[in-house]
Amino acid sequence: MPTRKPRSSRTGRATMADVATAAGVSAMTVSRALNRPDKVSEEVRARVAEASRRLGFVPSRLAAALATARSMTVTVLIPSLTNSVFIDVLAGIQETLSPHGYQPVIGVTGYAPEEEERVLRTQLASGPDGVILTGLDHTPATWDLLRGLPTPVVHTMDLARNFAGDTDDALTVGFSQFDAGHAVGRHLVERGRRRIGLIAGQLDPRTRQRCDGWRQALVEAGLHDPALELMVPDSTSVALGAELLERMLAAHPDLDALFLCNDDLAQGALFHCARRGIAVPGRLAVAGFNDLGGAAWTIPPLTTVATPRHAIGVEAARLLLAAINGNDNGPRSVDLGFRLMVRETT
Amino acid sequence: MPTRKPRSSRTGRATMADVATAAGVSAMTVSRALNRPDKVSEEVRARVAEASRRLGFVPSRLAAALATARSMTVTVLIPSLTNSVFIDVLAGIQETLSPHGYQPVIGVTGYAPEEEERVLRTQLASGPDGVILTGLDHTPATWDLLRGLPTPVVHTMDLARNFAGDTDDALTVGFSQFDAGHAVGRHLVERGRRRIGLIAGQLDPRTRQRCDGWRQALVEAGLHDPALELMVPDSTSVALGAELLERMLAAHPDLDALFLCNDDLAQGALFHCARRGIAVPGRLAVAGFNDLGGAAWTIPPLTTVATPRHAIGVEAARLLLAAINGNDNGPRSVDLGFRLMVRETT
DNA sequence: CTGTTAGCGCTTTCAC
DNA sequence: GTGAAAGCGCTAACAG
Repeated sequence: MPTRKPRSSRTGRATMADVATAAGVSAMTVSRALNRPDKVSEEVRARVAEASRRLGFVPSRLAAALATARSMTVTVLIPSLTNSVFIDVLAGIQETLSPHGYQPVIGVTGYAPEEEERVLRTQLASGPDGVILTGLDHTPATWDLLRGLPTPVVHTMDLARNFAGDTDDALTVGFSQFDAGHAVGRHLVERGRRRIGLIAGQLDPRTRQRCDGWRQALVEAGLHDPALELMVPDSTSVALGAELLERMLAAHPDLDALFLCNDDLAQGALFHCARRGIAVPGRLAVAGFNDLGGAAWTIPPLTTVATPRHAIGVEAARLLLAAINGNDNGPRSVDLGFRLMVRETT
Repeated sequence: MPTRKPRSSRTGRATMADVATAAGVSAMTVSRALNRPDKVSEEVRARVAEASRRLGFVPSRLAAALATARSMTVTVLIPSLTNSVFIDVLAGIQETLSPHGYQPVIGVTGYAPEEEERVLRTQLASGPDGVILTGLDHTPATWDLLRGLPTPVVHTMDLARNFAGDTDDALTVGFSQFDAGHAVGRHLVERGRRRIGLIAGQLDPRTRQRCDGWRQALVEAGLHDPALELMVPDSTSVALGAELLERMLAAHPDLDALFLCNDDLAQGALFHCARRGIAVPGRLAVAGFNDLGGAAWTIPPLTTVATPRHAIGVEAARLLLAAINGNDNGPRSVDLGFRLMVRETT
């Protein structure tokens, strides 16, 4: 009598036991044949492979995770999905983790430390083998959670040495937002500008650090005027950049240079200038931040700061993988730097 | 003698059993107190909550998933992380799933059906409660896998009725790429253009359908010239748009209108025109596709097609949730349409 | 309302 | 090289 496929599982899927029966071996041998082929005889391996294919066997990673206490997932917390900055980081993470069999699992925090804490808490329930967070500004409870983890944690986009609080000797991968802002400020000063303004939105800690750096550079040059700072909490966009520039110009017609904390704002500013016939850089110099896709293609091409977003993702994942594998002797903090891209708007 | 926290778990974390002991109840009661509070006495609930908090208990979703056969995850397969089109869809999915406790788990397919099949296979191992895919162009083996699933599947960005192959009465959410392309073609014709060209990159099935629609419109008007089609496999970018337009203009100086299958290409084309002093729309009309962030802010503002990417994500997730909850009586195919955004480049 | 029993599907450990 | 037993941490199903 022909053997029927015995689908024992509740889910209707074949289990290892099913494959075992079909192959005439024990479940344990199936497990070995699939995971450590070298630990099993050539012949058995073939039989198991055949049975496995015939039954359309898909091993349950859930069960494996429970048994081994390794989920093969990595929790990745980012502030927003619609900000391409974090998507670039995520892409780097995913490309690096994936070949090693690890699955990034995304959590979106909406730029709010409390939400980050909540999301982290729920994600920890699925027992990730590692955690990658954005920034170092977490709630005390979040730090507690992280401290209690048996798995490694990497913080991105910032560096421990630039952080005011206690970072517990955390693993960090990023660059100095402060230095980057400072570089822009100095560049504008060196171009001979005297009335240098600042427009910023989405005031997360990293944006603030950039602004701090810029301010410091102006103070050093004796050129800082607080009235020329326009900082709003709204999320950045092309439209917002145009609008804020209009506002600033109305109040300070003598403005001759401007740092906008993100390229989309800068693009909006350039658009406003084009419409109003304001010469760039003749009358107004404009600098952005991040070197997003279109920055080299604005008219005129935008001076901005290129940030190593993708590389940060790659490096964060590498550090995490190393830590997961017990390599604790690597660097604890990786500074990937930034590059001031001087183009034609300054 | 003071009771020590008995951390029985291998992972060093407290288990339900630990909490149970600490609260003086059974593990089952802890489970109920946490998941169905109404099924438990006020007093016990409080005791469990207290013990749970004191031990820093984080329930293992893995174990729960294994026991209930519900992982509370949804596999989401997209071609690319760096194409904002899919990120917008993803954001819609994530926002909709998240409040219901479902975790989207992303897989990246690189626009390759074979890779999609591979990624899907590995993801199925973690027993998702649903699957959301991009497009309807899957390998036969992928269709087999999907058919065999006990969980619902939703296909996005396309509509079953527009698909050439057999779709198994699949759930689909999207819009007609063909009609959208057709609308652009007709619009250009109606603007009185005679030498209407096409530039396309990233030739996935959806791009091809858009091109087909455009071509159809020109054929209908008796204006189609195959020589004016420039289709390349490269992924789209601003730089590519500029380059391809230059090439096309060299070969066909009489070109008077152009459809570019993605806004970044169109932006590059506009840039090239600005640099070469080609009047838009005077000498050359330009239309893009997708209405990405900057499209309204190019100079002049770009005519393009607004696609409901976010809404597609939201609706796909809704349909999936309904199906997971056994509501099979809703629509099987949702057409979210598109809007031709006529601005100043045509 | 609460507890007991059994088991999800896999892997660890130890025999053989 | 292979198998049997036990258990990962939770919950379904039943009993009380």
